Amino acid sequence: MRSTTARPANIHQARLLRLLRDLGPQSRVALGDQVELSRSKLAFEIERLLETGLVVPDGLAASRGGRRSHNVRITPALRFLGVDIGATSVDVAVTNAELDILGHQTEPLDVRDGPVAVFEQVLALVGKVRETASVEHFDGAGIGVPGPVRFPEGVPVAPPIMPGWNGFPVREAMSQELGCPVLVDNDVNLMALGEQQAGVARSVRDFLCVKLGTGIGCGIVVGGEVHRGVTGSAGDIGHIQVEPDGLRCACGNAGCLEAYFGGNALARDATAAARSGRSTELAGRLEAAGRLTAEDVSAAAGAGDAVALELIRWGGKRTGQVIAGLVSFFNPGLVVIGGGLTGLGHNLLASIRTQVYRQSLPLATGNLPIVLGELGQCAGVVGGARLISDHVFSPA
Amino acid sequence: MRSTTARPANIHQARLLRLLRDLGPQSRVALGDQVELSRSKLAFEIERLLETGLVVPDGLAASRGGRRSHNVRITPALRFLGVDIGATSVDVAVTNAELDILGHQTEPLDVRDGPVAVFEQVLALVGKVRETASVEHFDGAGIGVPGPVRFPEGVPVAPPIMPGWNGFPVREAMSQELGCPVLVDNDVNLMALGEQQAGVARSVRDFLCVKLGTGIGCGIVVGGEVHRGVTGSAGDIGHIQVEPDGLRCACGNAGCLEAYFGGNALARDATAAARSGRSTELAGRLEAAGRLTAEDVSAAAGAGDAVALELIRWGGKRTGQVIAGLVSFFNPGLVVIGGGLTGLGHNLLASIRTQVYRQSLPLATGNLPIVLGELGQCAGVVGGARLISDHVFSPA
DNA sequence: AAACTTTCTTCATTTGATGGACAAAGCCGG
DNA sequence: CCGGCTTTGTCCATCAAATGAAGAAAGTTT
Repeated sequence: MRSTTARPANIHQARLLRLLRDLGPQSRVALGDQVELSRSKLAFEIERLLETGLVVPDGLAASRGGRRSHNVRITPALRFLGVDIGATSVDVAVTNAELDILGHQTEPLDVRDGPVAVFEQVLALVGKVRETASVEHFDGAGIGVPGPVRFPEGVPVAPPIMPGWNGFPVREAMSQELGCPVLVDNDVNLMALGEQQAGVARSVRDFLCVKLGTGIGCGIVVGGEVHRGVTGSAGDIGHIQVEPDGLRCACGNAGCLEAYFGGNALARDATAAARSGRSTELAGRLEAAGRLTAEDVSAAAGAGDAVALELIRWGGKRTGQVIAGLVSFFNPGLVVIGGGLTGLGHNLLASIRTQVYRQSLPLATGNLPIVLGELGQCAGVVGGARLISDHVFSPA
Repeated sequence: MRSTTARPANIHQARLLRLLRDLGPQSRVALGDQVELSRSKLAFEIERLLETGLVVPDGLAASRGGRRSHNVRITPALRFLGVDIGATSVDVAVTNAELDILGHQTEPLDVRDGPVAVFEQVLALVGKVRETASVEHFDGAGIGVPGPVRFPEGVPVAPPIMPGWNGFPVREAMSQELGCPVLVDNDVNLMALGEQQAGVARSVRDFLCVKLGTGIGCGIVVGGEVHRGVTGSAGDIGHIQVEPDGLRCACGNAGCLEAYFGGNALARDATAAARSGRSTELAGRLEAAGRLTAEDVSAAAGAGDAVALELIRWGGKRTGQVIAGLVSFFNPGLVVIGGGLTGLGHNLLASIRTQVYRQSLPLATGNLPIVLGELGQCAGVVGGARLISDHVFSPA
């Protein structure tokens, strides 16, 4: 059992650690090109990092026409844990200090079982991943939950789809259990961080990350930093109105986006289409499985079912309506689409794009990529690792 | 003619200048309470500021039981210019370094006359205010225009309501003309800065500032900083859709907020109500003036005209619909309502509030004040002065 | 092997910032 | 009016941070 992980002593060391995390093993000179420090100072700080063990030598680099440089890297012993608790599933992954995934586990879960049962399950899964990746000790964990979080305390607040979680001290409990620093955040924020770290949003400073799953949420990154809002509920776009006096929503209002699209709405509409006989394809699948999910709609669409295709197109259109508004408002440099429903395929993305480009202002959409996330299911766990590594790689 | 204004030599001096700007004359010790500097260092930096003339002695403060302190203040000779060009009017004001308004002029203007004609008029007005406030030289100017701006260059881009302005080098031209540093920004951003500086948003770090005028826009402040978006069009909420397949909008789309509310829509609806005979009150005013404006609607509502009241209520409701979405998305700590249409009175605000509180998530609205701006017509010019003073009070 | 490059280390020096000592200036009670 | 107390302003020795230059170490090229 190791004692608590060493921490950088100052902002320079923190900066260097993050560079080594993002760029991999580097020579001192290469690092010097990234930071505004004299070579002496740089060498000194690296010496300190070597002393604390946070950084280790990593052999010699190829010569560039002179003396070969001694590379350094973050100690490969570091292990971060990323946990992405969704409404219906959980992902757990271990990473090294460079945020490469060393082990990944996923399994179904019902967040409505409440925090105690869920954490029992999560901890079991953590145990499994720990075993397969032969990890003893975590140096930090980033945990995502499908609802608003008071970030500084790491406590969910008034989560609509997570009854029983309100006020549950997730951060404290997990920190105790895992014996390492823990940060808790909304799952969409972690997804955004993941795509920023290792996905499609690298080097973009202002972007939106829309997660289409059981619910619909949006991570907001401003100037490279996640914007969480004053109560931690920023990005909760599932209940933005898309149709005045429209369909009744579970939240009590009418016309919310989630009343029209998202995992729940899609299952509802698909089931209705199957029952009404409008889609024999879906009816067959309903017969077979007892209930329909987004995967059934996806498969039906793939099989050419017109109703399923129409459901996807309309869902994309409704989503596009909301995103169009957000794009006009926020003027991002990129919109990332992720979450379970991206399994619905290209039709969904095309439909979203069409609606956004049609409806937002030309200046805001002129050079606006709307793309699928690169990391898929891993975005959340990578984001979790990124979140806690930012924390661990900051002065104590 | 003075040479160019001195600038602070480092961030400490910049910090001190901004403190003196916001807090007024202060003693060294009082300043020391606000910054994390030793008394020696603080005294040293103030000495430097005194030497450059940016700061001057300001007499003795009352004793607090010991030696009386020597106050200092920013040199009262400094003069900032704030210019707020709206679609139909322009405001010009001179301030001192503490951003108190020393002179204010306003007059009607048609931004569609194009940049050359408009600037002729603006410069004439600047001349007038310069005369009445007996100012010779400006130390900086902040200029707001009613459309998106590429902020670093100070150039309007693709402004829908400002034909002929696209690419016009406002910053460069005005800097030349005025002989001082100039920054150009969207008018709603200046309004937000104004309310943050001297209005209702003091000490709020995340807020929205919705401007209801001829058009409708929204200033976004994140972490105390204005968010302008990647192309400078952030906050352009006038063309967010409030009604799918709704009224045709001038922008080419359908169902935009500005098709339902804003100065133009209101005048249109009021005229229609007058012509159709639904409102004799409005008909009378139309007869008298030849055309109707927001003021007529306001007056009619004040006189108890039911149709006018209804127009206001519906406008507020439409606006509230959009704001509700933004609140869910952005989770601000405050929403400020400003702009010419706030003259419509309390009914408008009440209507907006009702809609937002009804439609946004409880967590986001739970403790969310929605209030009128404090500065009214002056918000823009104060924001302009604030913008440029931030620039002047930053290291060269 | 000589000349040139690139990398790493050392060190004297400069610059930045601190905190303590003390003087100046005010209050208050006797 | 005088001595004790408090607050403010200034001075200065000292500590800490960062730098740039010099030179040693380790390669490559000709």
